[in-house]
Amino acid sequence: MNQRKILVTAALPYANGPIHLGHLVEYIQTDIWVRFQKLRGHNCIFMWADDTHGTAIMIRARKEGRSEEEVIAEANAEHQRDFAGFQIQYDNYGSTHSDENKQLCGEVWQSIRDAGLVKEKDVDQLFDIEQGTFLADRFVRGTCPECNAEDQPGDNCSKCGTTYSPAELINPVSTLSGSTPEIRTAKHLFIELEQLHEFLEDWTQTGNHLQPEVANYLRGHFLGDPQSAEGAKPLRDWDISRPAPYFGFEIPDCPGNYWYVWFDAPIGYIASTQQWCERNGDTLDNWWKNDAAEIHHFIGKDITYFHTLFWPGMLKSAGYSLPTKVHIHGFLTVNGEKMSKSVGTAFKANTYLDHLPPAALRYYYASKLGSRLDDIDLNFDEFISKVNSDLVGKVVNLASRSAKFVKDTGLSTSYPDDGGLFESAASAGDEIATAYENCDYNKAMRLILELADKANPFVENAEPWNLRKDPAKAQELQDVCTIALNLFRQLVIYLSPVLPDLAEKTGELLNDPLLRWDQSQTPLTGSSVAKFKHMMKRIEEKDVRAMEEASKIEAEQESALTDNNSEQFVDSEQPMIDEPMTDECTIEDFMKVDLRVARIVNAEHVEGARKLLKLTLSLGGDHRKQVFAGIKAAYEPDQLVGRLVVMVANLKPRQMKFGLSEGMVCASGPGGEEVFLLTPDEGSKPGQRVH
RNA sequence: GGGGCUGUAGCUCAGUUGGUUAGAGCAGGGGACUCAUAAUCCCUUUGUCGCGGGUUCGAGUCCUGCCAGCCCUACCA
Repeated sequence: MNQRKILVTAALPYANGPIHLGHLVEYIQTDIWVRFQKLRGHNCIFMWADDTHGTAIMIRARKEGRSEEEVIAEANAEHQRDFAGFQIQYDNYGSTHSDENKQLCGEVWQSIRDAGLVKEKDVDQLFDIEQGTFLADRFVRGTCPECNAEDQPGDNCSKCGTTYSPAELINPVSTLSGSTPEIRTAKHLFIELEQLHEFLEDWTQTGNHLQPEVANYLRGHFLGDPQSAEGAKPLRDWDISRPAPYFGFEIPDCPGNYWYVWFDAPIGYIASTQQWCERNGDTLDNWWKNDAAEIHHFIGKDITYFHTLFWPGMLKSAGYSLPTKVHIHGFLTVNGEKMSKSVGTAFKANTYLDHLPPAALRYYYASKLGSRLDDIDLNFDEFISKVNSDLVGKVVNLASRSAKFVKDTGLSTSYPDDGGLFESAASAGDEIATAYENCDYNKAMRLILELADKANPFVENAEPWNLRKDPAKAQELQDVCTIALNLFRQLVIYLSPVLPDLAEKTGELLNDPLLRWDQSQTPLTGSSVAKFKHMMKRIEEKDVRAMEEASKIEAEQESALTDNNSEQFVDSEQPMIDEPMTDECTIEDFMKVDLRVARIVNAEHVEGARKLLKLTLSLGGDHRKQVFAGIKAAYEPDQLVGRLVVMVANLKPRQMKFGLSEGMVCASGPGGEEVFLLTPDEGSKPGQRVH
């Protein structure tokens, strides 16, 4: 077999947050593919890194009062800890905030400049004056200019679906500071992608670099179809720079401006390779400028655009190899629903590992992943039954039901007649390998489990538990177990990209490490057999529930911390229970009550009164009202003077112990310290009636 | 609004270039076994292949319209 040179990447985890089970779909998918290639004997390296630049990191560092470097160093350590926990093996883990990356970005940039692809344009963008920074769309909210829905995101309206620029929002508010941003004009650099149109049309539509639906998507949405009546659509210019302040690399020939994070992030793939090369005495050109080396990217469908248009364009301009293939996967849903941080279904890697084994998730994902972009669903009932039934019940069961019978004798010295079972399973290897190669892991798992379904009946019919009762049948017993253990070993080799842990334990059991795919083609004989130990635990429902519970609690704690402007309004029902709705009234009834805006012009304690404050309210001009209000426990007189309130102005005056009260001040709350005065919005004037 | 993908048994999905009575696993029902982590083995029930048209000797498969779901719609990670 020809040894291939294969460089693999997964999307770079963003250094602003923990890894959750959604991310792991991709990382496990990638790891399985890399392990598979290595098992097949290919020269495969997995180059990975943290994505560290951009506004989000900058803002977070500011909020936490520390440097960006500290934030990303912490994230890096956490990420690598989680990956180790899930047995994800990479050959280098770098950072986009590295010297190598800065250097490479400069080189790529220069070649794009030289190719005449860069131009300057002025861009109007909202600027947060308090924070001193330009605002990306997602940091702005405001009223939709189309339908007037309030509190909408900066790029499109969730009510009417209109898309707009944040500068068009009515009453825009910065979510960073709560202040009102202003529009400022700044110079931005753009890459004229359209100049590469023909190249991108060709690269995306031919050569099998992309899944067919992705190629269609790009043509339908961005490139247009040169053969169709509409013809090709021009590609828009790509805004590649951000003015200071920005956490990233400053553009050498454009001081005060930084590369947009999506420029330097994919170059991080190359920078990570650079680090690996330096450590291993290899050269970058050997991998990135070599037709004999394959380059495979694994990404989620959300970042398709960047990896299939910008990235090939950048590589092409800079003279690097183009991706052999971009493997794109769908998202993870949990019990059929979109993952949600607030509901607690965005399970963190760490939380999962506190309660459940990594192998279970690796297998479950493998059994669901196909080569297409469909979302996959994590359903815990299915998860439990699949892992237990397939892995423990069928696969591991083969070893646990036969190994102990040959603990003292070891495997037979020659492989007995098994009716062709081993041979047919060996020849299924090619089809399984093809499925792995094509990322059809669900097909691979199905094929492997079919083999397990043939192996168990063999043991059933051979009845080793009866053979061992008759000393005369010792050889037959050894032969049966030799067959069972070889079929088991074969399955484990096929499964080893998914279940490296099981492969290792099987190697120990049979005294023969499993390192190469072709070990599945030859039976193992004469080997000693170690004492059988549990290789995999059944998943128990209580552990899953405990994990779900833990995640829910984490989510609640987090939302308690950051819940200032969240979209969910979950209010207690208690007030309505305490004071149920009164009987219906007519508008005439309501109009009898003359509510007025009033200004508190004086407030003082009343000697001898436990609850009351004496307020003097102005309704404008000379109109003054004296009111005794039961708000002493909640307000200090000083705080009240000058503020506007709502009062019942035509209430029949009432003689109280301390004087005449000529109205009421409106407030809510049960009383005592919990009294809350109503405040009219800014702009209202004393004397105005409330309708 | 535009676009992409999906819709096959209760659940998760296979169904190759259109070709006999549409398949698997799980779940359900019945039985067997007891070596094995209440694991295993045998037998077994279930389908207007989203809906309506069309092409064809023949359509789950091709074309078309509709319905439903998911996703994308670029300066968002």
